[in-house]
Amino acid sequence: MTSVPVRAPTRGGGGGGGSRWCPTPEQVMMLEGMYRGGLKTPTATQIQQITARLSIYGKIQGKNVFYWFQNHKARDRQKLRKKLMVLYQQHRLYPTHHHPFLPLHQVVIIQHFFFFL
Amino acid sequence: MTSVPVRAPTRGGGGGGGSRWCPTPEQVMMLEGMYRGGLKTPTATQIQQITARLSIYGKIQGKNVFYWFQNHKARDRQKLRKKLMVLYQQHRLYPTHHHPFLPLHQVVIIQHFFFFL
DNA sequence: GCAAATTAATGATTTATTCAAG
DNA sequence: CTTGAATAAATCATTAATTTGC
Repeated sequence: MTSVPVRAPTRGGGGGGGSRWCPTPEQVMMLEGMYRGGLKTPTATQIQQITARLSIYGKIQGKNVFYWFQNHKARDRQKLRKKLMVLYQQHRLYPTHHHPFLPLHQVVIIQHFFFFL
Repeated sequence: MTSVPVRAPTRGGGGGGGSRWCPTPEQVMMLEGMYRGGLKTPTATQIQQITARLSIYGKIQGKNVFYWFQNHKARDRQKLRKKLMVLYQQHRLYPTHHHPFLPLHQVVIIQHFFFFL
């Protein structure tokens, strides 16, 4: 685990500190609103527009918007995955290796059955 | 309003004993216990054993046990499906036709994306 | 309270899918 | 590609729960 920080933060702006972007509350609210509105992976054009609009509230760059959506979507999916795991365990469903999270008709049926009567 | 809800037993009616199985509370409790214990699709042998054990509490046939597990599992899945639908809508995920209820990495990505920076 | 009417729950059937063998 | 076994999904039909008017 000897990770070397490949990305030196000095690129963005000189001044002694690779100080990372710190979104203002307005910016966060706007971004979350767009995300809840269904925008998960904005295109380059959308990112430019968003950056322009949000720059009213404070310093912001396109890459900040890009990373924000990347991270937000990833963390959102993490949460969803956890909820799904809980649901599957509650229902005692058994996902396959091939479909790690996929239940219903694709679930592994453990026991087979003989009709008799 | 004008409906005459008399549904003719076109099928199955048969001879006088056209009454369906009505499980006793003990039988229901036992069956639910086994289901919660993980038994979803009992084998023919298991059905026979279960039928024998539950016949102490009242009249019961193998087919009743078989149908009970079939129905219980199906309706359990229905509930799960509804919960999944809610989750997907909350997260604005879009299931495919092939994987009607399956999210995460198999979900359809609607918008494509260009890396830019 | 009480039954008729309506709705919800669930037992029983039928139909469609999936999967494997040939 | 066809076929048969297994079973999931959809549907039908009956019973129980609930509502409603008296």
